[in-house]
Amino acid sequence: MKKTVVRQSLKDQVKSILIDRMIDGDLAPGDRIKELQVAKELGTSQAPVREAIRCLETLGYVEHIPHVGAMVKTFNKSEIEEAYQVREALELHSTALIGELWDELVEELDEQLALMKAATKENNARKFTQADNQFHRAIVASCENDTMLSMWESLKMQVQVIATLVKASMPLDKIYLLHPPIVDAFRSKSRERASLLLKGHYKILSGYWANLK
Amino acid sequence: MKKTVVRQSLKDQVKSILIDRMIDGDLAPGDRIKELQVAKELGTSQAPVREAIRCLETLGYVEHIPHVGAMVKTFNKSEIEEAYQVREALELHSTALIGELWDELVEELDEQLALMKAATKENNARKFTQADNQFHRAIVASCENDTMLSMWESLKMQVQVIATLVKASMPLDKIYLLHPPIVDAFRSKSRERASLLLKGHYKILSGYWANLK
DNA sequence: CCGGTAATAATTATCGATAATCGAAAAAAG
DNA sequence: CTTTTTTCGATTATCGATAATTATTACCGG
Repeated sequence: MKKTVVRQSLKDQVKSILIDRMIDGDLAPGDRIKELQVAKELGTSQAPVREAIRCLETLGYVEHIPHVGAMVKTFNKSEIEEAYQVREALELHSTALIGELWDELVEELDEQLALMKAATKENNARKFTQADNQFHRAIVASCENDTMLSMWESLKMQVQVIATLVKASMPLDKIYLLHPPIVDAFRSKSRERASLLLKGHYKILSGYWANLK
Repeated sequence: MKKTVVRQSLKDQVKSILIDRMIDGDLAPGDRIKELQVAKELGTSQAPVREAIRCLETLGYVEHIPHVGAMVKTFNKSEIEEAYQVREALELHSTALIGELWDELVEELDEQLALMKAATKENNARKFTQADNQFHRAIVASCENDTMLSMWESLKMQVQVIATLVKASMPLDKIYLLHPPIVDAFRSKSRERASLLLKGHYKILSGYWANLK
């Protein structure tokens, strides 16, 4: 029984809080992040806030101009498209690399599929998006390459943007229907079929962001 | 004619210096990065050093333990293999995405191929590795996806490690020979052939790091 | 009223001091 | 002599003050 006390530095706490705010929409794209204001709100000094912002900047979630400050990154259409292309590359290659985890993957995919189905019935885009992300994450995780997975995860802000913008008009039922065949392909351990279906999924998705402003 | 004075913050300078040291080998994997020592050496205070370290940590080049400090990341065999798999994923997908830049790509590939050939004759592994990196970078750059390119580039430390470890025993002539067919495939605008040859290239490379340690 | 300049306010960037924590060394106990 | 506990030194983490920079506001002249 090792230590049970969990210690978290102020900078890490600030970082997490800021990321949560971005994901929740409390910090919107383009919003300024004022160091002293954040420090005051969170009851800390400027330095840990600056350090947290350095992390966010390096992750690409924040744009920083020297002596002007940091703003929540506004991803334009092209950047979002780029992120989805990278995501696709990682998922397809993960499909090519899967070693032993087919059954575990299928189990997870089934689980998320059920959550997506339920979200479709409730017309709950937020829940749908969450399950959809877990679905895709499971594919990348199944190739047991942590570098691949953490890279895939670092794109979460771009993915969040499209989820927010397209939320109102997203045809959940149609997107849902793209997924069961993918699960079946993984169930059959058919890399080629799974790849083909994933490509098709992404092609249809790219139709949605093509309609973005 | 806009401003010609280039201003660079201390934290950015510290970051660049530390990265250069890592690439040059002056900072080796496992080395401690002591904040006050670096600050003293570089004539600054602790804060910009800490900020620079936060960036390096987020990039994955440095491992940080709270209250213990930062060390240059030591990539183990598995992590290097992972990085090369991600690199392969990005290059293959870039090959699938190339739009208009075939001729520019081929021109750049020819150029780097010539540098690689010269480096082989001189048995200069450092020059060879540099040209080899530029070769692969050009492929990723040709799909005009900045997100893809910056992710590919963020793997440079892992690539640097293998270049250093394998340097003495790397059969430059054999690795060189993998490249001209790739260039020809791109010259013919054959995505499938280029992909196949790139896969082959990576398969042979994976033989080298399998022999590590 | 408009444009240019100067002053000011807000915020960022860095400094240097102090507090907190870990690991190493020294001391104590068995 | 070995193990455990305590102390100390080195280093990290944060604080709060000061310096530096940009954007905004105010003022003046044409």
